Formats: sequence, structure tokens, C-alpha cells
Amino acid sequence: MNIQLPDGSSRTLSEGATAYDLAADIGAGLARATIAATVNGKMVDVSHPLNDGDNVSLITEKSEEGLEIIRHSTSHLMAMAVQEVFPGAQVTIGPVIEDGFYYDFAYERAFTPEDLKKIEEKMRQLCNQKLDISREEWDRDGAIEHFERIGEIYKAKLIGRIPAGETVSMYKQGDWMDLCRGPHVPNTGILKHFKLMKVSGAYWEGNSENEQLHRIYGTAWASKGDLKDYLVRLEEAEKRDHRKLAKALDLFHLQEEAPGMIFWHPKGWTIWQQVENEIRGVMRDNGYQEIKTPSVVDRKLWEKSGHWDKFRDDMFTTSTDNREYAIKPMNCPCHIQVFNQNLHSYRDLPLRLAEFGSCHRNEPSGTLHGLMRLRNFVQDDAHIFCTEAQIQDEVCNFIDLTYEVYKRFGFEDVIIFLSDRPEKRVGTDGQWDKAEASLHQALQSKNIEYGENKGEGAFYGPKIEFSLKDCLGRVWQCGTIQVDFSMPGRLDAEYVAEDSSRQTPVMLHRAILGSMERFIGILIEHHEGKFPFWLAPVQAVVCNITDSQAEYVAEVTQKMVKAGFRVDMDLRNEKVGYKVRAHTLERVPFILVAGDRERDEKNLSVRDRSGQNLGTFSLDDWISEMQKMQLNHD
RNA sequence: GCCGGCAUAGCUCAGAUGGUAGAGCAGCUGAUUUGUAAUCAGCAGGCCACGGGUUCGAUUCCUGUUGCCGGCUCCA
Repeated sequence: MNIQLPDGSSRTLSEGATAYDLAADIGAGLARATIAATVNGKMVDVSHPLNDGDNVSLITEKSEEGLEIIRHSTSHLMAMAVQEVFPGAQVTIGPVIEDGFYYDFAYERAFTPEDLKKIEEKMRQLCNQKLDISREEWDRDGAIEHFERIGEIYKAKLIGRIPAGETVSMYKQGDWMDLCRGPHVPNTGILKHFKLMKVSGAYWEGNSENEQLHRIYGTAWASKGDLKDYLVRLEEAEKRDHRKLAKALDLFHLQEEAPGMIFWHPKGWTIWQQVENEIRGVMRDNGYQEIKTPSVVDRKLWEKSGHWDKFRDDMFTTSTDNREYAIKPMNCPCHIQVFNQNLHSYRDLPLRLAEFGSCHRNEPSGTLHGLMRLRNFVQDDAHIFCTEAQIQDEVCNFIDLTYEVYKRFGFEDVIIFLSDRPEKRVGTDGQWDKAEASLHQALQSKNIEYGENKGEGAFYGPKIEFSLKDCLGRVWQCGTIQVDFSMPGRLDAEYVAEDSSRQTPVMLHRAILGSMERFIGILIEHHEGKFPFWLAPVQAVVCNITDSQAEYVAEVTQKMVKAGFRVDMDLRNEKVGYKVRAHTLERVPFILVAGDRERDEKNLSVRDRSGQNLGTFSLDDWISEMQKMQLNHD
């Protein structure tokens, strides 16, 4: 029979040949490296028998698909090992994820880090046994019966979701068997380069109402080197952790008395102020008016807005004089109060109100995470009151603005999602149709690639989310724009239209950075604490070499500070090498050294934090250098 | 909130079958006046997270709480 290969060539094999035989026919090396194949567009095992005319491409461990198969097979290997070491543990699901896999088990107790060692040990044994992995087709009902009989009730439930009458595929290695679509590597001997990483609880079917299973995360790679590189990458990432850097660089701290709330230190707050001022300028240049609204607001307003009903348990409350208040969890109801203080004409729209709004939300204790998830955070929030016809333009302009701002802070890799109507929501289906369509249109008109989060919109409207990744690859939502047809009406916002009728405006909720804290957290990790000049808490330190330059150093430092720069001096009685080291570790962008030579010639010797010597500058030349960097956001 | 782990000096970390604890760095004092990633010496620094229990005696064992870390769920 004839087999077509991806390069357009064909090959003749005898009847009944498998994908493996094809690989072996091409070369012994390829046969060893082949772990699966794609036949007519479908991924199959190497044992898959071929037919005349099949289009076949072989999958080796070097390819993306090959690596996924290795990870998937490793998760099975782990499940087998768990069941051998811990009889009574039931298998559930074990998918491939970024950089690895996990498998969820039902067991009488959680697995401990020590258990992981035992399981890993068993996995190595099973790998060394080079067990063949074979595929069998089972009748669906027979499979359910089999798993019920051996006490694997979760597996039986999973198969129960497959329509009756269909056949299901089972994979067998040794005398261990699991339901799986496959494909898998041909034998366990291939699965050498793995490591079990962590244990966790995980709810059955991802629902917190259900029982909790025990999840084990692992990583697997095609080679020893790839595994090692991955582990080194993780170690490097940990060094960027904003919580560690915050301690090292004295930016902020948290303490037990105020969980989920930040004590900003002078250096951290300096960064904050730079970020805030930048956004303030962006708002000013783009037709926003900045306002400030109260933090403590009567619960009646939250009842009216619908927040009390949905988020009452997650709000901090306080009371006095027989009135109950909520500490504001968001700014929109207050912004509508400001809007409502005047009677607006259609000519006033779009009206854009911005606020650096401090919000408190009583987030579940287990979700708090450094600067990324807090109970008190400040949004660079704004609400755009507009007509339906203006939505499209406003959304488009906002998308452009967001990309521009992110770029200015050094972010090019932005993840976009559109979240549409959730089950619990306010507003009519017609309103949701319109709102969702306008967001889709805006993104599509800009040719932006985006994912969709079905059912994950806010209760009052759909949203576009702009997310950034932290150092460990965790994705955090930062910017957002949300269309809201509901809240303006609930809170009685209106404007006078061309025909002098009273109309309800549409409100767009939007934030570029999202939470100031979260954005600064990501900023810290992105730059590894080496902030660009314009953001650095201390932009330069001037060091003397001996006491005889102290006066000169004080004088030039003073001049740079007067010119608007954040410059410190270090007159300590230490060797200059000691000072250079100290300020380099503090990630100060520039270290300026003045010895007798520089003092006599009114110069400064300039060195950057990477160790590069930039040469000698006169004070005026250096100040204009700094001015250039400041303007360019360098 | 749920599952698991952790909590010792400002920071990074040692430590003991149960007998009230150490190092390095940082800090302070003194000497040294120094040319681009660590000068030397001395000093000081601790309710071993917090509460209960076992014990002659608990930082160590048990238990509760809080916080943090890793996930899960949630996230207006």
C-alpha cells in the first residue's frame, strides 16, 4: 500500500503496516524517536494500522504535539504509581497544562510532600520496566460496569457522559488501565524526564459545592536538559517575585493587623506617585475630568445599585447613628451621583469622570496574594456617560489608549479576553445583545486577537479584559472596559436628547491599569526591580571618595534635586567600591562618583546599574541627559 | 471559604530525644580617607507568630487561632 508523507513524497509498505513500521522503514533513529503519528489529520498511537492512501506525519518528542503526548502519558504514569502506592485512591481526570500536567485523585486523605517522593520513586520503577502501553476499544456500557465493579466511581461517572452505544478507548500499561482518548507514547520507558511539583485540593468538576479531590501537579519534558532548564527558569522567576523585591528594595510591607492592605514605604510610594501622575496626564489629555468621591456610603445606595444584593457578604460595613454604611467596593454608583448633580444635554456627552478610587472588598482569605489580590486597592477608574451611538468610538479609543499606556510602561505582551453574559445578571437580553456586539465589533475593527470567556461578564454588562502575566506566568486582569445599560437607569441618570425627551445614558466602566497595586506588582516583576529611569524611586546617587569632595557632592545633589530629579548622596565613610555595590544592589539607575578630579573640573563620573561606565559629564550636560530620559520614559 | 505546607534577630537562614538560642548581611561605635560590586575591630539586637494543654520544665510535643506560601473556588 501507498502512504503519503507531509513533504509530498510517498512510501510503499506492506499490508497491515503501522505508523511505527512506517517510521522504521524510513530509519531506525526515527523509529526510536517517534511517539505518535497524525493520520489524515487525526492523532493516533504508533501502533495504529495504516491504510492505503493515508496521509501520515510522524510525531517525535521534539515537536509541540510530541511534548503534549509525553506530558499526558506521564500523568497516566503518575496515576498508576499513585494507585500502586496508595491502594484505594480513585482516579478522575489528568490533563496536560502549560509546562506539565496534573491528575486529580479521590483519596481518604491529602497527599503530602513526602508522599510525592514515594510516588516519584514508583514512577521511576515503572519507567524502568518499560511497560508497553496498548489501546483497546471497549463498549461504553461495559466500561462503566468495569469501573463500577473495581470501585472507580468517578471514572464510571465520566464514561456515563459519553452517549450510550459509542465505543470508548482504554489504555493499558501493565495491569493498570485508564479511560482515555489518547494517543499515548508506546511504552513507559520513554517517560524519563519528569518531576512532581506540588499538591493541592481541587473540587470535583470545578464546583466548590462538590467534594474536594487531591491534585498532584507535575512537569515533564523530552530531555533531561529541558527539565533542568525549566527548573532553573522557575528559580530565576522566583527572584523576580514582587514580594521578595519589595523587602529587598524597601517598597512596602503587609502585616497581620491589616491583611490584604498595603503599608507603602517612601520608595514604593514614590513609584506609585510616578504611575499616578502618568495616568493623571493621560486622563487630562484624553477628555476626562478627575473627581473624588466618599469611601463610606449608606447601604441604601448599594441596594439601589444592586451590589448589596449580590455582594453583601464581600463588603465591609460600618454603622453609626442607626445608619448602616458600606465601605465602597467600587466607584460607579458615586460617579453617577456626581453626574446627577446637573441636568445634562446630549451635547455634554460623552462625559468622562475619572477617579483614583480606593475600594475595599472583603476578599476570601485564601485568595490574597501580595499586591496582586488585596482587600484594599485603588483603581484608575473612570466612567463614560454616552449615547448608544457613541459606544463604538469610545471603546475603540479606549483600546488604543490602553495599548499606548501599557507600551509606555514596557508591556507589549497583552492578553485580551471578552467576557459575555453571566447567568445571574440584570438587564434585558436585547441590551446584552447590543452591548456584546459593540465590544466584538470594536475588537474586530482593530484586528485584535482575543479569547472569549463565556458567562464571565459582570452582572450589569459584558467586558473586555486586558491581562498581563506575572513572573510565574500567572495571568492577572489589569485593564477593562465594560458596557453597562443597567446601572444608569437604576440610579436615575438621564440627559435631555435632541428632541428634548429625557433619556438614560449608557455607562462605560473602564480602567487602564485596573488596580494600581496590582499593576505596580507586575511592573516590579517585569523590570525585576530595575525600574526605568522615569519610574525609579531613586534615580541617581552621588558618591564622594573622600571627605574632601563632600561639599561638592552636596552642592551638585542639591542642584539635581532642584531640577526635579530624585537624587540622593552617599557621604558615608566607606570605600567607593562599597558604595557602588550597595547602590547597584538597590538598582539605582545611575551612580555618580565625584573625586578630586571631578570636583576640580566641576564634573561627575557616571556609571549605570549594569556596571557600564558612561564617562564624565559636566553637571549641566548630565542634567540635560536626565531630562531627555525623563521625557522619553526611558 | 476549601485542601496542604510554613511561622526563630530588620533581612536570609542554622538549631536542640523537651533543660529559656546561633551565623552571615544590615544597624550602632571606633579606627581607617579610601577611584567604580564588600576595609578592619568592637557592640547591640529574640515573649523562637499568638492562646490553651501535657510536663518539674515547652521555642521544641498536642490543640486552637491568626498570618503567610502553593493550589482550588471566587473576583462587582
